[in-house]
Amino acid sequence: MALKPSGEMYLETIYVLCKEKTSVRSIDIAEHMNFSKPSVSRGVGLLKNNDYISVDKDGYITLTEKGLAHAQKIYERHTVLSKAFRMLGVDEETASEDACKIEHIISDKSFEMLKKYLEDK
Amino acid sequence: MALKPSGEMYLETIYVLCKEKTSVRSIDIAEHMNFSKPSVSRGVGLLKNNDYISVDKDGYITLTEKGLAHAQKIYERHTVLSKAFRMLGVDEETASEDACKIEHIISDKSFEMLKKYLEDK
DNA sequence: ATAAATAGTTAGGCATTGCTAACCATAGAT
DNA sequence: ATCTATGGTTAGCAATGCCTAACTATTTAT
Repeated sequence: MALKPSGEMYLETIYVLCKEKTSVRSIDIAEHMNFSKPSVSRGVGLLKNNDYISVDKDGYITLTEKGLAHAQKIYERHTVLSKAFRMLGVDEETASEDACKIEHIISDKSFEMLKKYLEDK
Repeated sequence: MALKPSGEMYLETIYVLCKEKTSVRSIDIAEHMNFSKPSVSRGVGLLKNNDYISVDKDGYITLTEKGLAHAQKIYERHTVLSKAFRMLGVDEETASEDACKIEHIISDKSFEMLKKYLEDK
């Protein structure tokens, strides 16, 4: 099953937390996203069932190869979209919020064109 | 109650159909959006209950002042976003599809900055 | 050893938004 | 006059994705 926007957000959060901390558990995700524990529990369960992450017996989460690839893709979309809005003069917070919403729904085609456009700048 | 993405899509469709045809009914919306009649029936009912449209006894739909203002706002977002993607080299269809998704979720701030950027071009 | 804090799960709810099945009402055709 | 086509509604289902309440299990502190 393909990842839905919600699953992509959990995955991206795990990716970001992995870069910031030495270990990542569900509770860290819940605090970072400001979501309830049950919501995160289900989200993490879905990622695990679809082989995007591994969860060890103590609840420590690591990205699988597949999960890392997808997380990097979404993260790149976030950074490129954020940068685009920042270049238009949008404040950091708004740029990031809008990037968060758009990163899951923009087509590959449009994203690649935007990315190319910004590279030539 | 504020309009959700779905409601905005119905409203925008009504606006477009009003420009194309002399009259607009639910069935026209259903055909244009490729949605079922019951889905449109509910969507139209919500717009009516929230004073975005008026529906006469024969089912003919007109935008209220409030509805027109909101429809124009969304329509402008659609055209500006489409144009932005087209300028990046995205094909017409993809540009329009992505505009459709983004027009409901982008912040006013980011949209205004994008619009201003394109005006100076 | 027991109490409390921490982490996670289960169960169930609610909003949004699409669908089908089945029905009602009106209007046009034979 | 009756049949049929057209337009619309009602009822109920499904997916997505958040929530609270309440439970379990483990670990820490007294």
